[in-house]
Parts: sequence; structure tokens; C-alpha cells
Amino acid sequence: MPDTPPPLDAAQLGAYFALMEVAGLLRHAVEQQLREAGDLSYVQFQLLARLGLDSPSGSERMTDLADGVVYSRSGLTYQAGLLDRRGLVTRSPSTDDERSVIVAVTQAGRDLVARVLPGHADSIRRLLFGALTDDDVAALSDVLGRVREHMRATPPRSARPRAGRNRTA
Amino acid sequence: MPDTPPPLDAAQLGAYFALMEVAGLLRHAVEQQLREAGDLSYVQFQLLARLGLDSPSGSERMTDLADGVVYSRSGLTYQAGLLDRRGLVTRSPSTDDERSVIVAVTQAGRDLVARVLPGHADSIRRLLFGALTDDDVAALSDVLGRVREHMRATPPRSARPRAGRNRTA
DNA sequence: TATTGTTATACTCTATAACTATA
DNA sequence: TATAGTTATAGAGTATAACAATA
Repeated sequence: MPDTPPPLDAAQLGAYFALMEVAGLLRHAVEQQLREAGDLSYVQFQLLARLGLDSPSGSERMTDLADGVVYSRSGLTYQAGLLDRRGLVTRSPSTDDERSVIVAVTQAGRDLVARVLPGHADSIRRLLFGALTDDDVAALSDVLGRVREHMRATPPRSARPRAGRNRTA
Repeated sequence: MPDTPPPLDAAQLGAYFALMEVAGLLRHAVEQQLREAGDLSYVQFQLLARLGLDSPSGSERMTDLADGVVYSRSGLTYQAGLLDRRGLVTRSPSTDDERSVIVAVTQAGRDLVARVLPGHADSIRRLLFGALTDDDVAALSDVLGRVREHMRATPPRSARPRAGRNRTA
């Protein structure tokens, strides 16, 4: 016991709880909307959106996708498999490096994103931004952007070189 | 198709993505810390903390707990069952209303929260507040607090009176 | 040997629906 | 009839470890 450091001051607690609750509710709502509009989970949407909107080529390596979406490798394989089966992405071995797999959005994938996007944006505008001014949004974006940078810099899941000995106690 | 309303402006997109990523990473980290420190999920911690820190009596009705923790009833029953089995809470029928079940933290539950709390606060301070000034925290708390109020006012999961007809398409 | 990705497997969590009991 | 809670069940998602293949 490191002698009970003062947990968090009131403002910090408020910010933390508000963040978690808001993000939780928002994600819940968004998942629901995406599921109804396109039978997609949030993660699947993220993958499609990243490929379709971010990548110029519409394709990326598995590893690079995993880096951007937090997942474990196997989790990404699972999700990519689901998208593949629905014809929303294709997977093919890279010609450069035969170990790599290139995931590419299909036209069907792009269409689906396009179909789902307006409702998605709508949910967010309504729930998240419904009570905020432009200044609020700017402040939020600024502060959270800095937190994100900070978090990305901090090793989030790397501190795990040694396998084994990790259960219950 | 409602004729493609402009999705979201750049600032909104930035705030939205930052929020989701920050909350996701934070929750991931916090889950891990809680799991290691006390073999608790975030939800379980929330339940214990709510009972131990918020409720003066250390007890609450199932329904009231469910309202505060978003879950479905059955999900709460499941979690309460887990906590009960570990001796962290007890469940007993209310004397007022025999339909109700009163969940109460045990001393073991309080001890566990106390044991886990410092590390929990530590993670948050480090990850979430590590790059922020007091002003940032205040701004965050203010804006997100308002969003929370707004979201709570908006019916999040109520619009679901009719059962049935809800699958795939 | 290190990296990329898949597979097998086990487990946690969540939701729905059916059900019981009290108000 | 409405409310409180449980149970059964099914499904989605995630993580770990073992594995195969290429660099």
C-alpha cells in the first residue's frame, strides 16, 4: 500500500466520470444506429471508414489496421473475416512482403459506409453536440486532442513482454 | 436517403474521434488495472464504488443500480451474482416491498474498493490528466458535464416499447 | 530469430424472452 | 395490469497460446 495518495480532486473526478459516462452512452447509441442502419458494429464501421475515407488506396496491411484500432491481432482477423464474408473487404497477400495481408474495401463496402454515414453523423450531432456551442466543441477538441497525443505516447499495451503467470492471482 | 446532409464539420469530427479514442484507451487501461489489482471489471468496480461511496447506507435496490449503470436487468443480475459469490455484496429482499432486492456492500467489498482505488486514481491521473492543466480539467468537466445532462435528458434506450421484428433486416 | 497472420479455444459480457412473485 | 427480479439461452466480442510461413 503506497500510503493512500489523495485520490483525485473534485474537478478531476467530475471530468473523469463525465467522460466515461458520455463516451459510454454515445457509443451505445452509435452502436445501435450502426447496427440498425447497416448491421455493423462500431469496430467494423471504424475499419471500413478508415479504409474508405483515410486510405487513399482504400487498402491497408492488417498490422497497420490493428495499430489504429487497438485490437489484438486475432481480434482483427476475426473482424476482417466477418467483413470479408459479407463482401465488404477483400484480403490478399502483399506482393512486396508475402507475410503481409492487404485488406481493401470493396465498392460494396464503400456503399455501405456511405449509406450509414448520414445517420451516424446525425446521432452524433444530436447526442454529443446538441447542447454545445462551437466554442465548446473547439475546447473539447483541443483538450481531448492533447490527451490523445499524451496517451498515444504513453505505452498503452506494450508493457507485456513476458507471457504466462497472469491468472486470478 | 435524406439527401446527404453535411456530415460533421472538421472540429466536430475531431472532437468526436478524440473523445471515442481517449475513452476507449482509458477504459482499456482502467479495466486492466482493476483486473490486476482486484480481479474486477470496470462495471463491477462501478457497482461497488457506487454502493460504497455514494450510498450512505451502502445499499440500493437493483432497479436503482440498473438505472445508474445503463445495463439491462439481466446483466445487472449477472454482475450482482458474481459480486455476491465473491462475498463483496449481499442481496436480500426488501422489507418495504417484497418484490425488491436490496444490494449491500460487505466489508470485504469496501476493503476491495479501498485497495483498488489508489491504483485506479493513479492510472487516471497519469493517462487522462498527465498532459492537462487545471484549466483544461475544468473546461473538460464543464463541457462534458453539460453533454451528460443533455444525454440523460434524451431518451437513450426508452424508445423500445414494441418487441419483436428486430432482426438483421 | 523476428515478424505477419491465422486458428483453436475458452471466457466474459450483454440482450431477449419466458417466467415467478408481489403491488 | 404493472413492476421487480431471475433464469435460460444464445450470440458477439475478446484474448491467449500454438501454429505456419515468410524475411
